[in-house]
Amino acid sequence: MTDVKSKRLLGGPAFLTADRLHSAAIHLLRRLRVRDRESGVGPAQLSALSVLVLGGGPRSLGELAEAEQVRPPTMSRIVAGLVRAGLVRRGKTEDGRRVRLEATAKGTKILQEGRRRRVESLARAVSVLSDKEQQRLGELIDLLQQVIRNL
Amino acid sequence: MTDVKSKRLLGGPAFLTADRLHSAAIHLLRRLRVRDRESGVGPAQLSALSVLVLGGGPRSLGELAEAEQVRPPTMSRIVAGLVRAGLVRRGKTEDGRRVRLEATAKGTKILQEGRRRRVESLARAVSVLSDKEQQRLGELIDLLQQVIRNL
DNA sequence: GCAGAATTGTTAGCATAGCTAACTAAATTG
DNA sequence: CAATTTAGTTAGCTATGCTAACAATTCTGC
Repeated sequence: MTDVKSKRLLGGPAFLTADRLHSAAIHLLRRLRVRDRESGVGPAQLSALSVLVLGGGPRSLGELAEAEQVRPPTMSRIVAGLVRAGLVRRGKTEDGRRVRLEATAKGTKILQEGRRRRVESLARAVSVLSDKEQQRLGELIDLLQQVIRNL
Repeated sequence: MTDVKSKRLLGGPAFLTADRLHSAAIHLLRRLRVRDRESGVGPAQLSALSVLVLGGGPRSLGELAEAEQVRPPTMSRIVAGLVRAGLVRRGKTEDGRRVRLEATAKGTKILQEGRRRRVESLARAVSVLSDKEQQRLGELIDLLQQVIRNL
């Protein structure tokens, strides 16, 4: 039994850490989902909008779909909802097939308000921690981002 | 301007940390969702099933709904799907209004396999980190759990 | 003990979000 | 310039969320 790779993974420390992390992420988002609903914009729309507002400028639909890890038809409908709500504007590009998607002023405002609300609850929970713990938490997130890149 | 509490929260370090954490959690779960699909069981069903399997025994529908932060009609349909798939069994209780929901052997097996698959990818990503980093990650997840309790 | 209130769950109907398959339109290539 | 490739949309399925309205059961007050 020298199957170290798979065997160690299953019951090993990395597996246990992964399991706890997975569970924590689920519970975290489940709580924050409640605040999400106040914006009147669905979570997928809000997330796509955030790419346009915070991700540095306009994107094509395909780029948005990839950023959101979603298939083009799914993103097509998400964008349709955002356009219908007046949060995103479609524009033309040199390439007639591609669409240029850009947040409107209203979209930017709604996103920032929604983002503030969502993160507010979490920030309150974070600010209960001591300064030192908050700093350590910040470091955790660096590690977390590294893990996500490896995913 | 001595409104330290709310003003500091908005642009302050806790807010930034919360924002990064929120974003990281979203992206983490978005990646893992891909593995989830292999089980053929939807995410809400899988999550509800996990409460029955890992949460220590049978529950009523209302208890399940509360545990999953979902309204009773939603849980009613999730459970209907689980029963249809043979993963959960309904039983009677002394109180004729309540239902006793219990995972079947098949449900337990499916959940554990699904859980293994989901966490496997994450564990692989975690195991790329050095031993020291992994240890720190584990410690910092404790912090994360603390934050979630404060939510 | 029985009428009315409260509790538990389901059904119906609506919206969002995910997918694949099949289509249209535009650009690229041979 | 015909064939292929690329970008997006449309159609149709499933799953998940909600509220409103309903049914069944239990509890309460008299």
